Amino acid sequence: MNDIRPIRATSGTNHEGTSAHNRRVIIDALRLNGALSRADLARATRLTKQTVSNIMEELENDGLVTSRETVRRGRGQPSTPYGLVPEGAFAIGLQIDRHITRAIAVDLVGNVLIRKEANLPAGGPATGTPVVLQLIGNVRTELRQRVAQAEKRLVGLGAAMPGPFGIEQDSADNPWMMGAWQRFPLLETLSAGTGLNVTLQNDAAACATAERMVGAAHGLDHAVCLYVGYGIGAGLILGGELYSGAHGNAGEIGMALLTAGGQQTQLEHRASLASLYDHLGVDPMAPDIYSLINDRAAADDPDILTWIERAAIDLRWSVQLIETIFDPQTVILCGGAPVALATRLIAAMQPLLPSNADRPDRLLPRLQLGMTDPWAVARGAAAEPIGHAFDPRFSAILKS
Amino acid sequence: MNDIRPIRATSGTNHEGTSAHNRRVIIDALRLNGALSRADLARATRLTKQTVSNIMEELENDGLVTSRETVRRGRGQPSTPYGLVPEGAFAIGLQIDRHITRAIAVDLVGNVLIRKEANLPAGGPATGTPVVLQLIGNVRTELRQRVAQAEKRLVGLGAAMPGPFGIEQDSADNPWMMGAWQRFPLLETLSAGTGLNVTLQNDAAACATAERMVGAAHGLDHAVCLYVGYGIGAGLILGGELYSGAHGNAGEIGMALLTAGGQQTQLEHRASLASLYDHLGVDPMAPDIYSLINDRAAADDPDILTWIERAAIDLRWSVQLIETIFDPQTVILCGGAPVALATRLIAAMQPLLPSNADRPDRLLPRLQLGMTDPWAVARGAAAEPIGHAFDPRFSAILKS
DNA sequence: CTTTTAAGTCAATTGTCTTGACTAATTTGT
DNA sequence: ACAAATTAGTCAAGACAATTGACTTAAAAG
Repeated sequence: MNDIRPIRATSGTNHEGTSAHNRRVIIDALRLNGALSRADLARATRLTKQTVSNIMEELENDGLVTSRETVRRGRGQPSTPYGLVPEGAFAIGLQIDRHITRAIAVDLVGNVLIRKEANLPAGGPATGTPVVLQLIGNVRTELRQRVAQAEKRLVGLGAAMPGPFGIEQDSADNPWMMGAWQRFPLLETLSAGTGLNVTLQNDAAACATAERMVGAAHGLDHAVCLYVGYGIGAGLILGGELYSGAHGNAGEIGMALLTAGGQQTQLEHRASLASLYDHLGVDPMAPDIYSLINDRAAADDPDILTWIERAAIDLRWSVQLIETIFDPQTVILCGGAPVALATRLIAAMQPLLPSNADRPDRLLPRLQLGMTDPWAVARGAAAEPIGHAFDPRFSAILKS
Repeated sequence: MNDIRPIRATSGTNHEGTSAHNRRVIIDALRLNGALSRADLARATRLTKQTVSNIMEELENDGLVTSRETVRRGRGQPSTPYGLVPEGAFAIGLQIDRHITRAIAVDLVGNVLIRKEANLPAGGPATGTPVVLQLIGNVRTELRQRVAQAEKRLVGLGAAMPGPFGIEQDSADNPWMMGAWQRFPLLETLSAGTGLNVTLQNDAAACATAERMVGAAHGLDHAVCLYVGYGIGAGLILGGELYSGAHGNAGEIGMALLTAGGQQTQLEHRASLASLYDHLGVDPMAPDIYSLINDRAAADDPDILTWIERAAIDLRWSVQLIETIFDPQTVILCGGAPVALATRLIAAMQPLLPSNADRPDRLLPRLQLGMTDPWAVARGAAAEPIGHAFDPRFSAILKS
């Protein structure tokens, strides 16, 4: 009689759902192809000219698109292309890493308007949270000063930090991780502290989001970003969407086990920047660590070359693994590694191991260089709320 | 002037699109929860009672659902549950393996009505295709005899065979693979030979489809099926859907490289049934190979135990890898391995390696036993067209 | 200078979901 | 026993967002 088993079902959809989907499809097409005319959009989205016209009028009123110069393309009336308005939406991106936190503000097309960083004191969230909130506040204030309407067009705050999330206590106290932060209810704290929509993802996923929106994975439906930062991870673009797994921990490839020198170890212990710092005996907290490593790499410092040689072996293996398991269109090396280091790593990884990715119909390189700058993670974090607000496949057709 | 760059965009949607989505959502909910009343469905799908009523009336007219006994649940008018009608749709599933081909007929809820198998002659597609088409023809004839209306409710033919597909020639002639079949235009041939809608996937993916529709992954959105058959693969249920990668080769974990005994080799060479046959020196073409292995495993044959011991090491590693990379809710061991062997393998794999899957909030076992019978792949192959048939509007398929 | 082609708009129509009032059937409370 | 409360389900009108086909505008081609 008291039958309260939960019923599981996907959400249905209604008119608003279709409309929202179509608006997102159009914004997505504009982001992907640049400015397009209404007729172009109608053909590309398979909607009618009329429907596209109606939606474009709305979007123009909402300040998300504007018309450009008319273009003559052969016979017929010239077309009027419409492009995205950068000031149509803003988002804040936040990165929390071991020793540092970074916050940026980006606009609808991914331009970075403001970037600020601060050192994170030892002591985890207890001492770190005020620093983080302060930093976000500073970015927000400056954004408000620079763009009058920014505040009301702020779609959210994207946060990124190293994973994994929600695993058992003991392994969370591994010194390679950030146990205290990972156990902390960051999402709720940031949400309460800023009043914004907040999303949280791991750093590799954030990089992948950035690559998809404005980088090497732009317009690709299947791409894996091999993230080499303080730790190692993979950001997964599968079927056109970021894939996060059941608990947000998909892609934690740094914890994959491999046998090296007769011993079983984790990839992270062999090829991350942490392992490089360790190898070089430098202090990861040094403020100019990025340029320091970059300079030494650019000068082909022998200690660095030794590490590269060793790391390349394991990264080559991991690229083969990624290709075998995910069958992506391309693999993108990205993350906080300085560009001089990253290019040398990619060179040292050649030739890649044979894999299923050796196809006669290949269009893209198997491995390419993506964004490698310290701000890539924050950019990706900021891209998340914008993508979420406008990506058709995401909140797509579902009701509410 | 002649600007013919292709424009990339997702398709928009319209009224028929919403309707199709809602019908599909309802059918999905009924499959997942069993019979439900209109009011239940309205709550679960967040559609209005009226909308659900309209759709249910259509589905009933299409012969896809029927009402059951009314149920009294406390106060208020008793509810009338509706359930799927097994005879609402049929599909044929086909498996092509190294030495054998199997075909089955299933209905809308996944019941297997007919199963037939045939040996595949050596010589690849040239000699094999007639055998396969004959087998399909036999199944179809018998289905027509058993169920009068089956033919017009036959939604398609799902085929499954070992991957990978479309890779370069040289590696396709590896004896562990089925080069000639993999290069053959199977899809087109089957389509022309049967006049049915045909889909093709690899065997691990087919198993995963079966597990999701009627097995251990039923109702799960994130699950990985570790397929142990003649070869090894992983079938990926990611975000509620089968993931196939950019070219249908995702999950080919058998080709992952691992170091064992100081040598680098492929997982497939260590833990597949092929490696077992090799270890035992038995002929994989023996007709009673399944029961033979099953009996020897059940009797704890020492040769088999040796192989299990060794294979378990590598499978334990691969489960940890899958958990680390995909973050699934559970991992399911499935495939053509005889059940006595599979249970012993699972036992030998305990304890599993520590991984991110060790969570305080775990509900499901990290590793469970799925379907292990020789027909699992064919069942999954058949499940694919049925799952697919409810994407476009079904009424259109039911014309005449 | 007429014809062809393409972009885009107008006004009417259609398909699908929502709304609010209604009926029906059952349990609960007095 | 009977009224009130509760839940399932229907009816008919309305709202929303797409489609359709005829029309206007503007350019190139013959």
